Amino acid sequence: MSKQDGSTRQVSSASVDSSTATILHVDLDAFFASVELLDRPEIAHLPVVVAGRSARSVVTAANYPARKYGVRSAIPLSQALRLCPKAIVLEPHFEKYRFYSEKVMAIFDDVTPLVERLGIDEAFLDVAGARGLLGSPAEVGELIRRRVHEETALHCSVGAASTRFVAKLASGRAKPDGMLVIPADQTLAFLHPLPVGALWGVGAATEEALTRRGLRTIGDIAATPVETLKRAVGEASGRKLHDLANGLDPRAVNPRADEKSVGHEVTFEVDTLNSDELRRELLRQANAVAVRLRTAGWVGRTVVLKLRYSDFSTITRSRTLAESTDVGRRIYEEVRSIYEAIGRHAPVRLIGVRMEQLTPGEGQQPGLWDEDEGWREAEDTIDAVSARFGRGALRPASLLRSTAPLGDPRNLPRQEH
DNA sequence: TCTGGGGTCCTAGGACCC
DNA sequence: TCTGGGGTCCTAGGACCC
Repeated sequence: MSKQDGSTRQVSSASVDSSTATILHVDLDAFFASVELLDRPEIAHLPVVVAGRSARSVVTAANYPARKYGVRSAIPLSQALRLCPKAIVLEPHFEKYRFYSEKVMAIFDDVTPLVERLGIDEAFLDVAGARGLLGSPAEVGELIRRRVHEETALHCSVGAASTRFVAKLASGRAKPDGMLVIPADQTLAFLHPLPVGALWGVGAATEEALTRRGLRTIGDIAATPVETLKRAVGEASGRKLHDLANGLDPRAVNPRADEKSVGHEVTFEVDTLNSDELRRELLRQANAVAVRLRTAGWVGRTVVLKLRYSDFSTITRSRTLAESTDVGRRIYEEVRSIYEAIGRHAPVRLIGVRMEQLTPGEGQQPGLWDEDEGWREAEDTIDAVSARFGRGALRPASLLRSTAPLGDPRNLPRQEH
Protein backbone atom coordinates (compact mmCIF):
# COMPACT_ATOMS: atom_id res chain seq x y z
CA MET A 1 0.00 0.00 0.00
CA SER A 2 1.92 3.00 -1.14
CA LYS A 3 0.67 5.98 0.78
CA GLN A 4 2.19 8.61 -1.45
CA ASP A 5 0.22 8.03 -4.59
CA GLY A 6 -2.98 7.23 -2.69
CA SER A 7 -3.19 10.34 -0.61
CA THR A 8 -1.96 12.74 -3.28
CA ARG A 9 -4.06 11.21 -6.05
CA GLN A 10 -7.34 12.03 -4.34
CA VAL A 11 -6.28 15.17 -2.52
CA SER A 12 -7.66 17.07 -5.48
CA SER A 13 -10.86 16.56 -3.49
CA ALA A 14 -9.66 19.20 -1.08
CA SER A 15 -9.83 21.80 -3.82
CA VAL A 16 -13.50 21.20 -4.64
CA ASP A 17 -16.21 22.91 -2.65
CA SER A 18 -17.26 20.27 -0.13
CA SER A 19 -19.76 22.43 1.77
CA THR A 20 -22.75 20.40 0.52
CA ALA A 21 -21.06 17.03 1.10
CA THR A 22 -21.74 16.84 4.82
CA ILE A 23 -22.05 13.09 5.18
CA LEU A 24 -18.78 11.20 5.43
CA HIS A 25 -18.33 7.47 4.96
CA VAL A 26 -15.08 6.24 6.47
CA ASP A 27 -13.87 2.75 5.63
CA LEU A 28 -10.68 1.11 6.87
CA ASP A 29 -8.64 -0.36 4.03
CA ALA A 30 -8.35 -4.18 3.99
CA PHE A 31 -8.97 -3.96 7.72
CA PHE A 32 -8.26 -7.46 9.09
CA ALA A 33 -5.28 -7.95 6.82
CA SER A 34 -3.89 -4.51 7.66
CA VAL A 35 -4.16 -5.18 11.40
CA GLU A 36 -2.32 -8.49 11.03
CA LEU A 37 0.38 -6.79 8.99
CA LEU A 38 1.05 -4.23 11.71
CA ASP A 39 2.94 -7.07 13.41
CA ARG A 40 4.45 -8.37 10.17
CA PRO A 41 5.53 -5.33 8.15
CA GLU A 42 8.20 -7.39 6.39
CA ILE A 43 5.53 -9.28 4.41
CA ALA A 44 3.19 -6.35 3.75
CA HIS A 45 4.26 -6.16 0.11
CA LEU A 46 3.46 -9.86 -0.47
CA PRO A 47 -0.02 -11.32 -1.09
CA VAL A 48 -1.60 -12.00 2.31
CA VAL A 49 -5.01 -13.40 3.15
CA VAL A 50 -6.69 -13.75 6.53
CA ALA A 51 -8.65 -16.99 6.90
CA GLY A 52 -9.44 -19.65 9.48
CA ARG A 53 -7.67 -23.00 9.62
CA SER A 54 -10.62 -25.15 8.70
CA ALA A 55 -10.73 -26.86 5.32
CA ARG A 56 -14.08 -25.13 4.91
CA SER A 57 -12.93 -21.63 5.68
CA VAL A 58 -13.35 -18.65 3.41
CA VAL A 59 -11.20 -15.57 2.98
CA THR A 60 -12.14 -12.94 5.56
CA ALA A 61 -9.73 -10.35 4.21
CA ALA A 62 -7.08 -9.96 1.53
CA ASN A 63 -4.44 -7.24 1.22
CA TYR A 64 -4.06 -5.34 -2.03
CA PRO A 65 -1.19 -7.45 -3.43
CA ALA A 66 -3.44 -10.53 -3.03
CA ARG A 67 -6.36 -8.77 -4.69
CA LYS A 68 -4.25 -8.37 -7.82
CA TYR A 69 -4.66 -12.13 -8.26
CA GLY A 70 -8.44 -11.93 -8.00
CA VAL A 71 -8.53 -12.95 -4.35
CA ARG A 72 -11.58 -11.42 -2.64
CA SER A 73 -13.31 -11.61 0.72
CA ALA A 74 -15.78 -14.50 1.05
CA ILE A 75 -14.28 -16.80 -1.59
CA PRO A 76 -13.25 -20.25 -0.33
CA LEU A 77 -9.67 -20.36 0.87
CA SER A 78 -9.03 -23.29 -1.43
CA GLN A 79 -10.03 -21.16 -4.40
CA ALA A 80 -7.89 -18.27 -3.18
CA LEU A 81 -4.87 -20.54 -3.05
CA ARG A 82 -5.53 -21.75 -6.57
CA LEU A 83 -5.65 -18.13 -7.74
CA CYS A 84 -2.56 -17.20 -5.79
CA PRO A 85 -0.55 -20.22 -4.60
CA LYS A 86 2.08 -18.03 -2.97
CA ALA A 87 -0.41 -16.20 -0.77
CA ILE A 88 0.52 -16.14 2.89
CA VAL A 89 -2.38 -17.26 5.06
CA LEU A 90 -2.76 -15.65 8.48
CA GLU A 91 -5.25 -16.69 11.11
CA PRO A 92 -7.77 -14.08 12.24
CA HIS A 93 -7.56 -12.47 15.70
CA PHE A 94 -10.91 -10.88 16.32
CA GLU A 95 -9.97 -9.36 19.68
CA LYS A 96 -7.29 -7.33 17.93
CA TYR A 97 -9.76 -6.15 15.30
CA ARG A 98 -12.19 -5.06 18.00
CA PHE A 99 -9.40 -3.24 19.79
CA TYR A 100 -8.40 -1.26 16.71
CA SER A 101 -12.02 -0.73 15.73
CA GLU A 102 -12.71 0.91 19.10
CA LYS A 103 -9.66 3.13 18.74
CA VAL A 104 -10.77 4.32 15.33
CA MET A 105 -14.41 4.77 16.34
CA ALA A 106 -13.23 6.88 19.28
CA ILE A 107 -11.57 9.22 16.80
CA PHE A 108 -14.87 9.51 14.94
CA ASP A 109 -16.70 10.20 18.22
CA ASP A 110 -14.22 13.01 18.83
CA VAL A 111 -15.31 14.68 15.61
CA THR A 112 -19.09 14.46 16.01
CA PRO A 113 -21.70 12.69 18.12
CA LEU A 114 -23.48 11.77 14.88
CA VAL A 115 -21.58 8.55 14.14
CA GLU A 116 -23.35 5.47 12.83
CA ARG A 117 -21.21 2.33 12.92
CA LEU A 118 -21.57 -0.13 10.10
CA GLY A 119 -19.96 -3.33 11.24
CA ILE A 120 -16.45 -3.31 12.62
CA ASP A 121 -14.54 -1.27 10.07
CA GLU A 122 -16.74 1.50 8.70
CA ALA A 123 -19.02 4.31 9.80
CA PHE A 124 -21.10 7.22 8.59
CA LEU A 125 -20.49 10.64 10.12
CA ASP A 126 -22.73 13.67 9.79
CA VAL A 127 -20.28 16.58 9.94
CA ALA A 128 -22.68 19.39 9.04
CA GLY A 129 -22.39 20.77 12.57
CA ALA A 130 -18.61 20.40 12.77
CA ARG A 131 -17.88 23.16 10.30
CA GLY A 132 -17.36 25.95 12.80
CA LEU A 133 -14.97 23.99 14.95
CA LEU A 134 -13.17 21.70 12.53
CA GLY A 135 -13.72 23.09 9.07
CA SER A 136 -15.34 21.91 5.84
CA PRO A 137 -16.30 18.26 5.30
CA ALA A 138 -13.18 17.77 3.18
CA GLU A 139 -11.02 19.22 5.96
CA VAL A 140 -12.71 16.98 8.52
CA GLY A 141 -12.15 14.01 6.23
CA GLU A 142 -8.46 14.75 5.96
CA LEU A 143 -8.26 15.31 9.71
CA ILE A 144 -9.79 11.88 10.31
CA ARG A 145 -7.50 10.18 7.83
CA ARG A 146 -4.46 11.80 9.42
CA ARG A 147 -5.48 10.94 12.97
CA VAL A 148 -6.35 7.35 12.11
CA HIS A 149 -2.95 6.86 10.56
CA GLU A 150 -1.06 8.64 13.31
CA GLU A 151 -2.83 6.83 16.13
CA THR A 152 -3.17 3.33 14.66
CA ALA A 153 -0.83 3.17 11.63
CA LEU A 154 -3.86 1.98 9.65
CA HIS A 155 -5.12 3.56 6.46
CA CYS A 156 -8.69 4.50 5.73
CA SER A 157 -10.61 5.96 2.84
CA VAL A 158 -13.24 8.66 3.04
CA GLY A 159 -16.19 9.47 0.83
CA ALA A 160 -18.00 12.78 1.30
CA ALA A 161 -21.39 13.47 -0.25
CA SER A 162 -24.83 14.85 0.48
CA THR A 163 -26.33 11.38 1.12
CA ARG A 164 -25.18 8.20 2.84
CA PHE A 165 -25.39 6.08 -0.28
CA VAL A 166 -23.27 8.39 -2.42
CA ALA A 167 -20.75 8.88 0.39
CA LYS A 168 -20.33 5.11 0.60
CA LEU A 169 -19.85 4.78 -3.14
CA ALA A 170 -17.31 7.60 -3.02
CA SER A 171 -15.22 5.99 -0.29
CA GLY A 172 -15.15 2.78 -2.29
CA ARG A 173 -13.79 4.63 -5.30
CA ALA A 174 -11.26 6.50 -3.19
CA LYS A 175 -9.63 3.26 -2.00
CA PRO A 176 -6.99 2.62 -1.00
CA ASP A 177 -5.94 5.44 1.28
CA GLY A 178 -7.76 8.28 -0.44
CA MET A 179 -10.65 10.67 -0.26
CA LEU A 180 -13.31 11.57 -2.77
CA VAL A 181 -15.76 14.46 -2.43
CA ILE A 182 -18.99 14.53 -4.45
CA PRO A 183 -20.69 17.93 -4.12
CA ALA A 184 -24.49 17.77 -4.20
CA ASP A 185 -24.76 19.26 -7.68
CA GLN A 186 -22.44 16.59 -9.09
CA THR A 187 -24.32 13.65 -7.59
CA LEU A 188 -26.20 12.55 -10.70
CA ALA A 189 -23.21 13.00 -13.00
CA PHE A 190 -21.26 10.77 -10.64
CA LEU A 191 -23.99 8.14 -10.25
CA HIS A 192 -25.46 7.66 -13.67
CA PRO A 193 -22.53 6.08 -15.55
CA LEU A 194 -22.02 3.45 -12.81
CA PRO A 195 -23.25 -0.15 -13.34
CA VAL A 196 -26.49 -1.19 -11.59
CA GLY A 197 -24.50 -3.52 -9.37
CA ALA A 198 -23.07 -0.46 -7.62
CA LEU A 199 -26.51 0.32 -6.18
CA TRP A 200 -26.99 -0.57 -2.54
CA GLY A 201 -29.05 -3.72 -2.33
CA VAL A 202 -28.33 -4.92 -5.85
CA GLY A 203 -26.52 -8.24 -5.69
CA ALA A 204 -26.15 -11.03 -8.19
CA ALA A 205 -29.86 -11.96 -8.34
CA THR A 206 -31.21 -8.42 -8.70
CA GLU A 207 -28.51 -7.46 -11.16
CA GLU A 208 -29.55 -10.39 -13.34
CA ALA A 209 -33.22 -9.36 -13.14
CA LEU A 210 -32.32 -5.81 -14.16
CA THR A 211 -29.88 -6.55 -16.97
CA ARG A 212 -32.39 -9.04 -18.41
CA ARG A 213 -34.58 -5.99 -18.94
CA GLY A 214 -31.75 -4.04 -20.54
CA LEU A 215 -31.04 -1.92 -17.47
CA ARG A 216 -27.26 -1.75 -17.13
CA THR A 217 -26.35 1.58 -15.55
CA ILE A 218 -27.70 3.60 -12.67
CA GLY A 219 -28.73 6.16 -15.28
CA ASP A 220 -30.91 3.48 -16.92
CA ILE A 221 -32.60 2.85 -13.56
CA ALA A 222 -33.16 6.56 -12.99
CA ALA A 223 -34.89 6.83 -16.38
CA THR A 224 -37.20 3.84 -15.77
CA PRO A 225 -40.71 4.41 -14.38
CA VAL A 226 -40.90 3.29 -10.75
CA GLU A 227 -43.85 0.95 -11.52
CA THR A 228 -41.72 -0.93 -14.02
CA LEU A 229 -38.99 -1.34 -11.44
CA LYS A 230 -41.47 -2.56 -8.86
CA ARG A 231 -42.71 -5.24 -11.22
CA ALA A 232 -39.12 -6.30 -11.88
CA VAL A 233 -37.73 -6.49 -8.35
CA GLY A 234 -40.65 -6.06 -5.96
CA GLU A 235 -42.48 -3.21 -4.28
CA ALA A 236 -39.95 -1.99 -1.75
CA SER A 237 -36.78 -2.64 -3.74
CA GLY A 238 -38.24 -0.98 -6.84
CA ARG A 239 -39.06 2.15 -4.88
CA LYS A 240 -35.64 2.21 -3.23
CA LEU A 241 -33.66 1.61 -6.40
CA HIS A 242 -35.51 4.38 -8.18
CA ASP A 243 -34.80 6.80 -5.32
CA LEU A 244 -31.11 5.89 -5.02
CA ALA A 245 -30.60 6.16 -8.76
CA ASN A 246 -32.02 9.68 -8.62
CA GLY A 247 -29.72 10.67 -5.79
CA LEU A 248 -32.44 10.43 -3.14
CA ASP A 249 -31.51 8.75 0.15
CA PRO A 250 -33.48 10.31 2.99
CA ARG A 251 -32.08 8.13 5.79
CA ALA A 252 -30.27 10.27 8.33
CA VAL A 253 -27.11 9.16 10.08
CA ASN A 254 -28.54 7.28 13.05
CA PRO A 255 -26.10 6.83 15.94
CA ARG A 256 -28.33 4.55 18.00
CA ALA A 257 -29.91 1.94 15.80
CA ASP A 258 -31.14 -0.83 18.12
CA GLU A 259 -30.17 -4.41 17.50
CA LYS A 260 -32.91 -6.59 16.05
CA SER A 261 -31.47 -10.03 16.73
CA VAL A 262 -28.58 -11.90 18.32
CA GLY A 263 -27.35 -15.27 17.12
CA HIS A 264 -24.56 -17.74 16.73
CA GLU A 265 -23.94 -20.42 14.14
CA VAL A 266 -21.19 -22.83 13.31
CA THR A 267 -20.19 -24.93 10.33
CA PHE A 268 -18.82 -28.33 11.30
CA GLU A 269 -15.53 -29.47 9.85
CA VAL A 270 -17.32 -32.67 8.87
CA ASP A 271 -21.08 -32.96 8.44
CA THR A 272 -22.64 -34.74 11.38
CA LEU A 273 -25.70 -36.83 12.12
CA ASN A 274 -24.76 -37.29 15.76
CA SER A 275 -27.63 -35.81 17.74
CA ASP A 276 -25.60 -35.64 20.95
CA GLU A 277 -23.06 -33.50 19.14
CA LEU A 278 -25.79 -31.34 17.64
CA ARG A 279 -27.51 -30.85 20.99
CA ARG A 280 -24.21 -30.03 22.63
CA GLU A 281 -23.62 -27.35 20.02
CA LEU A 282 -27.16 -25.99 20.48
CA LEU A 283 -26.54 -25.77 24.21
CA ARG A 284 -23.27 -23.93 23.72
CA GLN A 285 -24.85 -21.48 21.31
CA ALA A 286 -27.98 -20.98 23.42
CA ASN A 287 -25.80 -20.05 26.37
CA ALA A 288 -23.62 -17.74 24.30
CA VAL A 289 -26.70 -15.99 22.94
CA ALA A 290 -28.19 -15.66 26.45
CA VAL A 291 -24.99 -14.13 27.81
CA ARG A 292 -24.91 -11.62 25.00
CA LEU A 293 -28.54 -10.71 25.63
CA ARG A 294 -27.87 -10.15 29.34
CA THR A 295 -24.70 -8.22 28.63
CA ALA A 296 -26.61 -5.89 26.35
CA GLY A 297 -29.65 -5.71 28.63
CA TRP A 298 -32.04 -7.33 26.15
CA VAL A 299 -34.59 -10.11 26.33
CA GLY A 300 -35.77 -11.94 23.23
CA ARG A 301 -39.12 -13.54 22.39
CA THR A 302 -38.59 -15.52 19.17
CA VAL A 303 -36.18 -18.47 19.08
CA VAL A 304 -34.84 -19.45 15.65
CA LEU A 305 -33.09 -22.70 14.78
CA LYS A 306 -31.08 -22.78 11.56
CA LEU A 307 -29.85 -25.94 9.88
CA ARG A 308 -27.83 -26.39 6.74
CA TYR A 309 -27.48 -29.84 5.22
CA SER A 310 -24.75 -31.43 3.14
CA ASP A 311 -26.29 -30.20 -0.10
CA PHE A 312 -26.19 -26.62 1.29
CA SER A 313 -29.97 -26.46 1.50
CA THR A 314 -30.84 -24.36 4.52
CA ILE A 315 -33.94 -24.28 6.68
CA THR A 316 -35.01 -22.15 9.63
CA ARG A 317 -37.67 -23.03 12.18
CA SER A 318 -38.80 -20.49 14.71
CA ARG A 319 -41.08 -20.31 17.72
CA THR A 320 -42.37 -17.25 19.51
CA LEU A 321 -42.50 -17.59 23.29
CA ALA A 322 -45.29 -16.37 25.54
CA GLU A 323 -42.66 -14.46 27.52
CA SER A 324 -39.33 -13.01 26.47
CA THR A 325 -36.21 -14.48 28.02
CA ASP A 326 -32.47 -14.04 28.40
CA VAL A 327 -31.96 -17.42 30.09
CA GLY A 328 -29.74 -19.90 28.30
CA ARG A 329 -31.57 -22.97 29.54
CA ARG A 330 -34.89 -21.62 28.34
CA ILE A 331 -33.49 -20.89 24.89
CA TYR A 332 -31.80 -24.28 24.78
CA GLU A 333 -34.96 -26.17 25.74
CA GLU A 334 -36.94 -24.37 23.07
CA VAL A 335 -34.43 -24.79 20.32
CA ARG A 336 -33.91 -28.46 21.21
CA SER A 337 -37.64 -29.01 21.07
CA ILE A 338 -37.77 -27.29 17.68
CA TYR A 339 -34.91 -29.49 16.51
CA GLU A 340 -36.63 -32.64 17.69
CA ALA A 341 -39.82 -31.67 15.89
CA ILE A 342 -37.97 -31.74 12.57
CA GLY A 343 -38.45 -35.13 11.02
CA ARG A 344 -35.53 -34.97 8.63
CA HIS A 345 -32.43 -36.93 9.57
CA ALA A 346 -29.69 -35.96 7.17
CA PRO A 347 -26.10 -35.00 7.85
CA VAL A 348 -25.90 -31.43 9.15
CA ARG A 349 -23.30 -28.99 7.87
CA LEU A 350 -24.25 -25.94 9.91
CA ILE A 351 -26.34 -25.33 12.99
CA GLY A 352 -27.29 -22.01 14.53
CA VAL A 353 -29.40 -20.35 17.21
CA ARG A 354 -30.80 -16.83 17.01
CA MET A 355 -33.06 -14.72 19.21
CA GLU A 356 -35.36 -12.14 17.65
CA GLN A 357 -37.99 -9.65 18.83
CA LEU A 358 -35.59 -8.06 21.28
CA THR A 359 -36.82 -5.64 23.91
CA PRO A 360 -35.06 -4.05 26.87
CA GLY A 361 -34.85 -6.47 29.79
CA GLU A 362 -36.30 -5.68 33.21
CA GLY A 363 -33.98 -4.75 36.03
CA GLN A 364 -30.82 -5.58 34.17
CA GLN A 365 -27.86 -3.24 34.17
CA PRO A 366 -26.92 -2.88 30.53
CA GLY A 367 -23.30 -3.75 30.00
CA LEU A 368 -22.99 -5.71 33.20
CA TRP A 369 -22.99 -9.44 33.43
CA ASP A 370 -23.74 -11.10 36.74
CA GLU A 371 -20.84 -13.47 37.00
CA ASP A 372 -22.39 -15.62 39.73
CA GLU A 373 -25.64 -15.94 37.87
CA GLY A 374 -23.73 -16.87 34.75
CA TRP A 375 -21.89 -19.57 36.61
CA ARG A 376 -25.02 -20.93 38.21
CA GLU A 377 -26.65 -21.15 34.85
CA ALA A 378 -23.65 -22.88 33.34
CA GLU A 379 -23.54 -25.40 36.16
CA ASP A 380 -27.26 -26.06 35.96
CA THR A 381 -26.86 -26.68 32.29
CA ILE A 382 -24.00 -29.09 32.81
CA ASP A 383 -26.16 -30.97 35.29
CA ALA A 384 -29.04 -31.11 32.88
CA VAL A 385 -26.90 -32.33 30.03
CA SER A 386 -25.02 -34.83 32.16
CA ALA A 387 -28.32 -36.27 33.32
CA ARG A 388 -29.45 -36.63 29.78
CA PHE A 389 -26.30 -37.67 27.97
CA GLY A 390 -24.16 -39.00 30.81
CA ARG A 391 -21.34 -37.43 32.73
CA GLY A 392 -18.52 -36.37 30.48
CA ALA A 393 -20.91 -35.38 27.73
CA LEU A 394 -19.62 -31.92 28.37
CA ARG A 395 -16.22 -30.84 29.51
CA PRO A 396 -17.04 -28.08 31.97
CA ALA A 397 -14.03 -25.96 31.08
CA SER A 398 -14.95 -25.68 27.45
CA LEU A 399 -18.58 -25.01 28.23
CA LEU A 400 -17.77 -22.28 30.69
CA ARG A 401 -15.43 -20.59 28.32
CA SER A 402 -18.13 -20.65 25.73
CA THR A 403 -20.54 -18.81 28.00
CA ALA A 404 -18.36 -15.73 28.09
CA PRO A 405 -19.81 -12.78 26.22
CA LEU A 406 -18.03 -12.45 22.97
CA GLY A 407 -15.68 -9.57 22.69
CA ASP A 408 -15.53 -8.48 26.30
CA PRO A 409 -12.63 -10.02 28.21
CA ARG A 410 -13.79 -8.29 31.39
CA ASN A 411 -16.80 -10.55 31.40
CA LEU A 412 -14.89 -13.81 31.10
CA PRO A 413 -15.67 -16.15 33.99
CA ARG A 414 -12.82 -16.45 36.43
CA GLN A 415 -10.66 -19.36 35.43
CA GLU A 416 -9.58 -20.33 38.96
CA HIS A 417 -13.00 -21.64 39.93
C1' DT B 1 -10.00 -29.19 -0.58
C1' DC B 2 -16.92 -25.24 -2.73
C1' DT B 3 -19.48 -22.08 -0.42
C1' DG B 4 -17.85 -18.43 7.35
C1' DG B 5 -20.35 -15.90 10.70
C1' DG B 6 -22.41 -11.71 12.05
C1' DG B 7 -26.47 -9.40 10.74
C1' DT B 8 -30.85 -6.56 8.14
C1' DC B 9 -34.71 -6.24 5.22
C1' DC B 10 -38.37 -7.92 2.20
C1' DT B 11 -42.03 -11.11 0.49
C1' DA B 12 -45.72 -14.17 0.81
C1' DG B 13 -49.16 -17.03 2.86
C1' DG B 14 -52.14 -18.22 6.68
C1' DA B 15 -54.41 -17.14 11.08
C1' DC B 16 -57.18 -14.13 13.31
C1' DC B 17 -59.72 -9.89 14.46
C1' DC B 18 -62.84 -6.19 13.27
C1' DT C 1 -75.46 -19.04 4.32
C1' DC C 2 -72.24 -16.40 0.31
C1' DT C 3 -68.13 -14.11 0.77
C1' DG C 4 -65.18 -8.38 1.62
C1' DG C 5 -61.38 -6.08 2.89
C1' DG C 6 -58.01 -3.95 6.10
C1' DG C 7 -54.63 -4.66 9.74
C1' DT C 8 -51.47 -7.29 12.51
C1' DC C 9 -48.96 -11.23 13.97
C1' DC C 10 -46.45 -15.34 12.92
C1' DT C 11 -43.58 -18.29 10.04
C1' DA C 12 -40.25 -19.60 6.18
C1' DG C 13 -37.23 -18.42 2.81
C1' DG C 14 -34.18 -15.59 0.22
C1' DA C 15 -31.38 -11.54 -1.18
C1' DC C 16 -28.01 -8.77 0.42
C1' DC C 17 -24.22 -6.48 3.22
C1' DC C 18 -19.74 -6.43 5.95
